[in-house]
Amino acid sequence: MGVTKIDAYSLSVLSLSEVFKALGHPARLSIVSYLLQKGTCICGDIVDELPLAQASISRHLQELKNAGIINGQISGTSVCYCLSDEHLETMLTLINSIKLSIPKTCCDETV
Amino acid sequence: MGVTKIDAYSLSVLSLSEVFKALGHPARLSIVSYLLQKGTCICGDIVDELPLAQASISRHLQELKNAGIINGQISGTSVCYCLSDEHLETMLTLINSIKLSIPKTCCDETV
DNA sequence: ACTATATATCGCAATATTACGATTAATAAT
DNA sequence: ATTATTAATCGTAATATTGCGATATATAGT
Repeated sequence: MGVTKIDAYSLSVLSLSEVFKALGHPARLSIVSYLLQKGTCICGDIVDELPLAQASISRHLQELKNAGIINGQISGTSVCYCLSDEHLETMLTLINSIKLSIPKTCCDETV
Repeated sequence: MGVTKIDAYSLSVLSLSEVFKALGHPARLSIVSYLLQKGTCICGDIVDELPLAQASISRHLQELKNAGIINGQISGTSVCYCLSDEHLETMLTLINSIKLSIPKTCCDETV
């Protein structure tokens, strides 16, 4: 994140921005999209799906897990990942709030 | 974004991940939060609110604008920013889809 | 015990992000 | 015309992210 002054923000802002950040990478969004279609995945499924090395996919899965977007369950030699609902409500609330707060007569022209 | 292989993803995934990425920084999320409370802002308002230099705030505002999250309208020597609804529906759809697709009996244990 | 399978982690290089001071640009006020 | 005021942009340093190969760990099958 560059040299971000993280001590300048509230914990709730920091934690919510982490969730958005986790979805803010095309590989991770693709993983979420895969889970929406298939329900679950193991690391190897995504390795077959995206042109990234296994190590890279594993790192992205960890980041999604750290952000509370997916859960992982050990199953034999593999790990079964699926979507989690942690933080989703918070994100929905924020985005809905933005939607509701947009007035019709402000900033019609852009700069 | 490091050495991301952007040519490996569809345009829709790339564009949506850009929107999430824009909200994935505490300063930019704070700006959105300010706009939710006040409706509009000029750059100087945020300079008073966050412990960042004017140049840094201006850059964050540009990134929010590039992502289609805010609009800016020139008003005298200042620029009036407000929330936009571009992309919000897409984000809502995605997050709602995640919410709906979460099964109750998968990945109860985490790894 | 040995081998195969699956995932996570380490170390590194390339690139992106963040933040700042200094400068520029553009309008407003005197 | 000159001077404020406001915001955007440039150049740069510090730090974070991304991706890879190599390696480690851990379970399953023979």
